[in-house]
Amino acid sequence: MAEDERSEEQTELTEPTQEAGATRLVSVAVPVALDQAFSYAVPPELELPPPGARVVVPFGARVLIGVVRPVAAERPEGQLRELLELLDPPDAPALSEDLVSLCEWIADYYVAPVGETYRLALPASAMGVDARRARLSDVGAAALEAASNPLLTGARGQRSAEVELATHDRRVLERLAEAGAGPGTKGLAVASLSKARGRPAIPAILVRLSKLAARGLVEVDAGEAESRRARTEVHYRRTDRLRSGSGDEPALAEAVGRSKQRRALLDYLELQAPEIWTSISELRGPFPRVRQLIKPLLGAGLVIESERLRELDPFAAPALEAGEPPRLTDDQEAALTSLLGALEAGRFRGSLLHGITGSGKTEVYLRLIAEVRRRGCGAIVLVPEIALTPQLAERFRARFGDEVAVLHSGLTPQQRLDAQAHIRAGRRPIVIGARSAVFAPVPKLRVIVVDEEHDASFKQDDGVRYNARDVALVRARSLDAIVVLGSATPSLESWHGTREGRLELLSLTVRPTPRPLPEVEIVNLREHLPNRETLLSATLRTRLLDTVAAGEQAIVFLNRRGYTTALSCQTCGSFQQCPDCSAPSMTYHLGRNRLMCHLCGHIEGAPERCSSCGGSELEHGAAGTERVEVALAADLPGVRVARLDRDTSRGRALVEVLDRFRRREADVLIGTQMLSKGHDFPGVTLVGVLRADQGLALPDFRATERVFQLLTQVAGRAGRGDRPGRVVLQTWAPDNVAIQHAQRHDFEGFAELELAARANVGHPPLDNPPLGHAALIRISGEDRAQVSARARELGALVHELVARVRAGGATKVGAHGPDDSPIGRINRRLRMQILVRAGERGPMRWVLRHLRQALGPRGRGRTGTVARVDVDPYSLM
DNA sequence: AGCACGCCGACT
DNA sequence: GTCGGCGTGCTC
Repeated sequence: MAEDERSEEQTELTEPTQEAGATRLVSVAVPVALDQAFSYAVPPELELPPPGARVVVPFGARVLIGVVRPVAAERPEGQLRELLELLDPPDAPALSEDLVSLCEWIADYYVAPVGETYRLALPASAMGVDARRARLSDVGAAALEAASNPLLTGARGQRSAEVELATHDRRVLERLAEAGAGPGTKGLAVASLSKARGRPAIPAILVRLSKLAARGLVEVDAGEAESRRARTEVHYRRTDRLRSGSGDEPALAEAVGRSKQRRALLDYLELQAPEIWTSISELRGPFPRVRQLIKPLLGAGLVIESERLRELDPFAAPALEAGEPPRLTDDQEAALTSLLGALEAGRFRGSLLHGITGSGKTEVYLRLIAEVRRRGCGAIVLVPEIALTPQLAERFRARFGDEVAVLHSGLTPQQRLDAQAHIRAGRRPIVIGARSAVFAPVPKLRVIVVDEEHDASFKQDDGVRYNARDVALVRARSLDAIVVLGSATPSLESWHGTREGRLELLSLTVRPTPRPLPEVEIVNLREHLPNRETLLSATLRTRLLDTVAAGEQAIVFLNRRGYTTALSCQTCGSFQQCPDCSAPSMTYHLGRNRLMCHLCGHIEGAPERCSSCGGSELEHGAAGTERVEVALAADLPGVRVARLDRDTSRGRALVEVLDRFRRREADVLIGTQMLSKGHDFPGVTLVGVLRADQGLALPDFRATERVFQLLTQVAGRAGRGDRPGRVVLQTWAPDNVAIQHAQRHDFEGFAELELAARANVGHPPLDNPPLGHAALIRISGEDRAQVSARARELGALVHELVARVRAGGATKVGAHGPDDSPIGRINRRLRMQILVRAGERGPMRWVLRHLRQALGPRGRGRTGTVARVDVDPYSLM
């Protein structure tokens, strides 16, 4: 990726300046998937909100929460509507300047609607669905009464009669009254008001409600963003007045009174460090009646109170004992020195920390971040899947304690909002999380670490298709912060970046605890046929038995879930196929006796007979983890086998399987690539890969790279304890470069060969990433004729645009397609694609910009087809 | 993407 | 006679 080129293309950001006296306009990003700008007028009674501030806007018949953009607003051709409310104080917008420009950059670079990109940067509940509550005001209640009872006389009736109610307005008030949302009540959720069960819909109810609120007939509370704000509670702090032990003891005794409890409470607070606020919930433990006890102390000015953010997860287990940080190896020392120098320089720098498994990359991150903290600044650590690396989070918690916020997928919306507030307030200056943590509002952000930077999960695969690794580089550049990309098997993007001098290369080549790299043995399956049931070659079987006999553990890796792939008919040869997808995506699961489609999730009972000819002999296809588990248990008596894949292990079950294995309650763990990610199993000395060549045949230029990474990562699981490790790679393609170089632990050799293989290939011959740039345009829909017509139409446009840039002198640009996607159908949707490649980013961007206009605001054709652009695609499937 | 409007079948 | 099916079009 050309990180340095990108910054030059940063969108020109203009202040939303307005001529005095003219209507004040702002451009607002609204949370809808519309690739379009929306401008609003700022009514005279509202202050001009700054970029990044959240505003409530009318949008069609809806009311949405949007974010003010840092671009000049254009006057719309149609009607101009006004902002309804400001949700953030003008001096404290929800998004800081750097995040605002990051969102703008993402929208531009990834061809994504701005509304969607802003949504990435805010907790779900801070933007989006409006769940405000409405209630009748006194005036509204009176008006309704008068309207429904025209004969009513008297002062109240007459005053109300002045209020004219349109039919639909009246229905709104009636419905509120029926729901018990009268004056002074909590009110009725606006959403349920518009969707009253079995009642005719009221046209434009949300806008209507806003107008009624403006007339004072109803009250609408400040909105979800306010009602669901981060949780706070009362905190107390001892003042300097009359400290105990001073000469003021008599005066103090008088102020405190005779209550021993009250004196104890005061002493408790006095024991805290001077600047520390103690929460009421902490005090409730020792002093259940703290509220009463503390009143006189507050009155006497001995204690002050303040409403502050409530502590995050108060029941979390205390962090591990920090212990003495390990001594650094020379490599670690050199890497750290280089990073500290970059930090000190205060300029952007990206570094690739290439360290073999077990070489102590994490310790380098920890030391670097310790220095960041010493300077009072903050850091973000991105990891592939937080649920899979609790160990990493624990190491940070052990070193930095409560300064760490862990953002993981298991957080409730409220917890997410709370965490966000703590981060923004600077109370959690270190943030660890998956992809989306790159948007964490860390103040004074100086370092972003992307651990396992080659991992595919940094690329979001739906919605806004951003790559958090690249976004990290862009964000850091705008802040003059530094980025550390860490991996044992760097992406070729990063490797290429170091060769071009855009990234600094830092290598860790030795392990802190001297231990040789595992010996990797290749078993050629052509010569040593594997057992049909267990898929084990004789060699691997012997090694497994030896390992278990020696009281050690083994991991067996097979990148295919389920029992077997689809059942095929022995009579007519046809496969049981998923009705909604193409490709042999159906997998048989023995445990549930079901066929499951791994592409769309379709499930059906396993058939007794072939669905096309009725034949009763159905043959199983290739074996998956489930079948191997069963076969291994039968073949290796006395060996305890456990299995880890998406079917056995979701959420807590995953942790349980891992813990059981770590406690040595199983000897052999069979699993899919979930096994390859950063787990440490001290007892494992043998890793077997049943089909090392699996994945090499995929029609994707990254296939070889992925296999190399996977094999190297899996092999890294062997011998992490004090015992040396051994790896057995079974393969039908023993000469493949990925397998050969994985055997020799030779990343650099692999990278050089693979980069060379990416130069000038395909049709037309062009450089594949990272040497060149690619974008994929995918067209999908349910109707074949329509999908293919749209694909041809867009294909013609793309080819024409490409021809135009070529005519302009950019020769290294080309497009291919439309073709059927390798997976031609998923979930009943047909998929076609056009691949654009370019040697330089500029021409590519020009093509995409013009294509974007042609796609229109929705990417949607008239005919139920959807076209999406995937910039820097990770997978071409 | 929502959401409303609009124009055709089975029901209180 | 209405409730509600989802086709089409709009959202500053």
